[in-house]
Amino acid sequence: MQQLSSDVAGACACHKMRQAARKITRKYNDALKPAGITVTQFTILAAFALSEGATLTELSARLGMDRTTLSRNLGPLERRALIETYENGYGRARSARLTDKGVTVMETALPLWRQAQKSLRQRLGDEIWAQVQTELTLVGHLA
Amino acid sequence: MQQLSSDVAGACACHKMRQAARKITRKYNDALKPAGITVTQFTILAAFALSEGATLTELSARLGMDRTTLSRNLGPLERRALIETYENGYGRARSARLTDKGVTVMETALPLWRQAQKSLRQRLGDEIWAQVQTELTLVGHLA
DNA sequence: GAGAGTATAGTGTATATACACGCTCTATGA
DNA sequence: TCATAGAGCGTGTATATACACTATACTCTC
Repeated sequence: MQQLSSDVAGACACHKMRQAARKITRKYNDALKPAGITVTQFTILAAFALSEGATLTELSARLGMDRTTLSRNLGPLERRALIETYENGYGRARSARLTDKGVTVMETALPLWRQAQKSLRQRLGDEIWAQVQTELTLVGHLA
Repeated sequence: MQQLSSDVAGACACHKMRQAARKITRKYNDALKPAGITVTQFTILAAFALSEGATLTELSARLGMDRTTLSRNLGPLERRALIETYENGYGRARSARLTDKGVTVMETALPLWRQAQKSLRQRLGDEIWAQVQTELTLVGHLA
């Protein structure tokens, strides 16, 4: 196990990415608390608002998330009546749309999200912020 | 909701980070499959192997993970007898150490992890890889 | 020695994630 | 018409994550 001296914790790209994601997620979730949603839910609501009519499979691909994960994540949103799902014409295809309540929640959430973005950007500095955005987009587009 | 035209999905740093983390995690988990552990478990095993005697609270801070998350993540490892926990002298402090079986699993996992690192590095290119590592470390050190 | 305060860990609950598997609808060709 | 293949979705199961709350152990002060 001397091989471990190569410092897995310090070198593992996956660990670093997950750690960073956890930290940032905590910040965003905290910021969004007054709106009563998590950042995951915020992202999903925004995605459905922007892509009216997209099927679950399409949207899961766009979000870089397993289809079944998206499906499961709709549960809390539907239980709270922030979205409603509907069949989408072809085969078993389904989609979702925001309810009035969902729109209201998003209107509350948007300024909170902006503040969270601004805060993180200030902490990182404009240059690092831009680099991080660029590189995450790159990584996100990996097959 | 026109405000949404500011493209939340494309601009949200948290979403991008989580998306990238999901993708990379899937790759690493797939690579580690022959060893029978996930990348989270790999990280935890490595951390305990490198920090014999560290308490759960200490290690959770080092891993950038909630203390209760680490506690819960020990469950599967302990059930499979890859680690064993023990009281650590002071108060309720507890720690964990790898069992022989745990060491064996790590010896299987290490080359698989190296391959996953190498593969990701090749996909990104050395320069981007280095930048990503640097910036994730930076983000990881945010308060 | 009793009580207050601090440090550490565990538990209840809810969301997030994804693989393996099964179900249903549609189109297509024998 | 029927069988089959493909597309899309849901379910079973397991891990990952963290907040709120609870429980325990030690220390310090009176």
